[in-house]
Amino acid sequence: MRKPIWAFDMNQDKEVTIYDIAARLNISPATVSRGLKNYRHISKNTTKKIHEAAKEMGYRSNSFASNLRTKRSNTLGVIVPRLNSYFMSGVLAGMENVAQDAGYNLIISQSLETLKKETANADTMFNSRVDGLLVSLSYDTKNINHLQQYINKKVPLVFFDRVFETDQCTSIVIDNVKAGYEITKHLIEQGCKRIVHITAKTELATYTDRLEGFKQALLEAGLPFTKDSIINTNLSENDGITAAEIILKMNPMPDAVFAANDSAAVGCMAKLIQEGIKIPGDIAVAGFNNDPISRIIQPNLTTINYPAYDMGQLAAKSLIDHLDKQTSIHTTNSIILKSELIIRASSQKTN
Amino acid sequence: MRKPIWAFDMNQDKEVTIYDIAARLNISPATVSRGLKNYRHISKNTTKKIHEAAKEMGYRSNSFASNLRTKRSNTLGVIVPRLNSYFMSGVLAGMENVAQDAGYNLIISQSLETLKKETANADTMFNSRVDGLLVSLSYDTKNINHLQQYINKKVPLVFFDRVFETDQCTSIVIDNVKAGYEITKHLIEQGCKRIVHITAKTELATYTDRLEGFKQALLEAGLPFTKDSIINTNLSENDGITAAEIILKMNPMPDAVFAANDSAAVGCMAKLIQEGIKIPGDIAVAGFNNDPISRIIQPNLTTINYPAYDMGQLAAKSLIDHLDKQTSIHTTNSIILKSELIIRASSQKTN
DNA sequence: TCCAAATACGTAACCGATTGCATTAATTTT
DNA sequence: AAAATTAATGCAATCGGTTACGTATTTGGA
Repeated sequence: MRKPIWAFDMNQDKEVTIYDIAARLNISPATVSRGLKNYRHISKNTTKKIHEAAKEMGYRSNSFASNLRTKRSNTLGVIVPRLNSYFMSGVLAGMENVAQDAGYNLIISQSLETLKKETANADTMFNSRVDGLLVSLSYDTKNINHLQQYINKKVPLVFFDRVFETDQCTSIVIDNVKAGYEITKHLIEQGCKRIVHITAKTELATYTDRLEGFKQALLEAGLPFTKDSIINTNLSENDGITAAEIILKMNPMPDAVFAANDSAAVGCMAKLIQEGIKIPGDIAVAGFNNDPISRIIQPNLTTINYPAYDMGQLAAKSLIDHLDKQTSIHTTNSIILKSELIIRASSQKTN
Repeated sequence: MRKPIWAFDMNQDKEVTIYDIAARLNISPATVSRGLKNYRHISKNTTKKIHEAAKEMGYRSNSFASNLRTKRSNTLGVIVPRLNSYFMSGVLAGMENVAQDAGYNLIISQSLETLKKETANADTMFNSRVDGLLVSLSYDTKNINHLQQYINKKVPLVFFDRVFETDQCTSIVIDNVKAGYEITKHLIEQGCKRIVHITAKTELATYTDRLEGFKQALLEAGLPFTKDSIINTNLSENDGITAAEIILKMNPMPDAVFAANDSAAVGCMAKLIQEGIKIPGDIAVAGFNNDPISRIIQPNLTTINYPAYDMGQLAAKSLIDHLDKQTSIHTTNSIILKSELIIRASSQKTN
């Protein structure tokens, strides 16, 4: 009993290498290597034959060998606080899109808002030699010591959304001050005078900027800003409930709430409604991010639209540009995307 | 002007290799390699010196070289339909946890519910030589031809949540038939007689099983199952709204809705409430997954608790076990996790 | 005391693609 | 027609760890 014909092709244990292709075509491995990458110094004819043979023989490039030689992994690391948000999913889709096209892989991990895990992830990725890193920082993060190794070895680093101010890296953000200002101003225009801001327990500019915009709008309108004007939380849906409980105990009760994300806004709204508060009648509510839930919840939630997909694309593109043209241009230090106020029922007191 | 002392250490362009360490300690690279991995045949003393030198010199292992030699990437691929769900975030956290500990990296990508992207991602990962693949299938996927290459080359493949029935791979699931049966039975026990099931336009067992459980419960209670008993959607929040619109036009209107996930349930509920329907008075609603929103929305949503983190851990552990003991045991073909009915206000007609 | 086994380490051949530097052949220029 | 380009390909070193096999030294047992 002899082997079936296809036994040669189906041999699962032997990987086909450029040497095998070279042997079959009676040319050198160097030519095969070049042919596979369509070097122009290899004749059209040879190149074609190489590709055909490669396909027939089931060749796949050994990235390990290639990486070793070129010292590049064609892999980008991505560290985000959490994956479970519509926003982040959009950002990652945008990144994947760009990365795919440029031939890069993505290693993604979540810090779960802790510096410890962020550090661990950064270390792992550094050791697996990612070509670049895309980071959105955790609440915990107050400096970038754990990322210093990247800067030292000149592995490009791009921050997005939750950024750290340093001229060593590029940042992709929206104008959080402006967004915070506009949404607060909108609430004030609705006649609200006692506005509370639910923000994050963190020093990240993303949130301090929104707070800053909030303050500016209050100041401009001659409204007071006191310690009761802000509620520090972790911005989860549950934190929104907790915030609502605090609000319910305030005397006088606020007439508007601006939460730094939609999750907290939604949690807060639900609790307030449950307790018989009318929205926007008694209290107007606004969120941030334009999650799908903001269009579902009743009343629909006023919020800020955040260009997630674009931000992902831009961040990835910016990083890859840095990698491709080795020029270590620190030209683009900060890219600011447009955000947009979306006014819905939850904040409209007038009609 | 001479170089500062630290110039040697700070040289960013030269990576330290085991050869450098070997030279410094006057031993062979082989010993260094072994020492770094704490081989027992290397003396305690030498091992210690090696580790010290490695640390001092800022050595980091070159995974490319290691991968090339060992033919392993220490990387697992993960393909999921979407990242933006609480469930998936939990699954991935569980996977990361296990993978970290076992020294594996995770390459994560989303198929966005299309076979096309799922295929592209699977191909990319195959070419970057992941050691194993964890997959939750897209709605589109009807077979696993695009994953056949993994099976051929004996790269282990583990399905979770959205699985494909084949004895070539392990699957991690919950008992969807049972869960669907129990939640439907619960609705029936509340006195509901015209129950509609919002499900996914797909042939995936995950959803056909829930439907099957739904049918069983109806059958058992002597309730009719007709084409109007199911609404096929993509289970997004918006699809929930669309489903609600269909429900509102039904005559007689259903007295209960069982949606195959919480997003759709929430969308549906919101629309129904908006149209003046009382929940659970007029229509009882149940979802699936126990997303945080289910505890926020008013009334709170009855749902099925899904052990996301556990599922992720188990899936990763199962895969890594396969990899570690090369034994290609097909012992565990299917692991079934416990799910749990969580009864909340949205379905409680009686008190 | 002598041999066997254990211990500790070195040698060198891989793994597979890349690329600077030839070399040879074909074309063009002068 | 000789010289100078240009095109097409080969040679061989290189990237840095891993590991089968070999050697030297020490320990243990009879």
